[in-house]
Amino acid sequence: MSENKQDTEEQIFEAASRVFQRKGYAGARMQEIADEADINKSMLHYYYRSKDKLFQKVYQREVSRFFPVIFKVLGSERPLDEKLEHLIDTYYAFLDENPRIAQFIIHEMSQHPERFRKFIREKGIQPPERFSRQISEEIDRGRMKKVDPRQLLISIVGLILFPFVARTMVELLFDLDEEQFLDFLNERKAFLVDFILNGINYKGHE
Amino acid sequence: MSENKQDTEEQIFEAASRVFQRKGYAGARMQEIADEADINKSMLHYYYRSKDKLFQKVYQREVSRFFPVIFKVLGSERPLDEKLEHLIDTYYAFLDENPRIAQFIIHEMSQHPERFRKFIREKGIQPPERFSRQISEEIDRGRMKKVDPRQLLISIVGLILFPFVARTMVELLFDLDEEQFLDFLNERKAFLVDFILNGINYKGHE
DNA sequence: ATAAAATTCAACTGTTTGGTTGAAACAAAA
DNA sequence: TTTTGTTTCAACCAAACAGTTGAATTTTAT
Repeated sequence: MSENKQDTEEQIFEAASRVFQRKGYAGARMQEIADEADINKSMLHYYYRSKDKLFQKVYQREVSRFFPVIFKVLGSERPLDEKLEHLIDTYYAFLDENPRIAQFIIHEMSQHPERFRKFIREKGIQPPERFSRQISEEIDRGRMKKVDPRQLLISIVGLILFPFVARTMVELLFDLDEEQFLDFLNERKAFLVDFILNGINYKGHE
Repeated sequence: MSENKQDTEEQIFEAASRVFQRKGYAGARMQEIADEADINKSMLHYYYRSKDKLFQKVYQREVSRFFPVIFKVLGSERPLDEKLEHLIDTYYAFLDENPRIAQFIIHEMSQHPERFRKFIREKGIQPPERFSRQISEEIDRGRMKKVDPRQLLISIVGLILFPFVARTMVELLFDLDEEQFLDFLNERKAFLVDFILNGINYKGHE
């Protein structure tokens, strides 16, 4: 009962998380998860009753990890340029550790929009109002162009996520090996801060 | 033999294309394809010998449609601002007709990178050199900021594709129905031209 | 008219896969 | 010690699924 139980249960969960993120729900096999966890397949059903239940727990956890990372930073009190830099650093660090999470969520989200809707409602996940307010303020004070905060939010998130989501495409089109791809990502951080702040004509607050 | 043959074969192909794009390879069912094509399942194997062969033909066609749309425009002779506007118009029109193609390609590409590599080599698909040259020229003439053309290319493509790839996310986070989402996309066209040209500090050529 | 190809359909096969079972070994708590 | 929970394993079952077959019907070419 004691520690072995938690260990095994967690071991299964983490293995399932990796396999589901690699293959998606339809492509994942219970046997592959068992192999990845280095346990017998019976244990999967012993702890989680079905593939679907196991998947939902994994999915729910990943969704709850994915969005707060963005929204917490965007909802903070910092000035826009600092906030952007902080977001890019934080999100890149997170995505380096979880390189498949974005693609996983995007794919499963579009397979089962109702489930996604349910989860974000339950968890109360939503873009921070403070971000929109901040954008409006900056516009009013003449510190940046007039833009729709939603367009800006989607652009920022898209610019950050896209290389992770379309990694294979980037690697093959530019003929990059893994190391060169990581260099590309690192260079991208500075590029993005500059590109986005210029894009909205941000003037800071001297 | 004549026209019925081609009709049915094409009917199967188009149905398969839709189902594979909706569900992905692993999630697609041969029966669902047959139903969608409104023919008997036997016909699938009569024309295409296996699920895998049918999929590969669909995949190959979609890949050959997807990339040239971007690369042809980017490789044209126009000035940068016109080119960008033209790209956004062209690509949005294409994506309106094929709303799932980006996600489909991205997902299957990362499931089988070798296959993707093989296809783009055979088809000779690669980002147009003329685009890189043009960027270098514009930088040399002081018409824009110094940027890595690759970073710019990925940014442009990412900004365009992301709302399609993550459509469910956009709709649910901003609470948009289908019509409102289409409005969002339409507003995005003007936003993007402006955002990108500002992002690289483009000064035109008066 | 005749032959050849296209199409339909139901029924079938073989494989993959999710899920179950039961017995045996082990560990830990009571 | 007794009891309860954990773990392993091989074998198994039932459902889903890809793929096949063969006979009957229709369409098209010659």
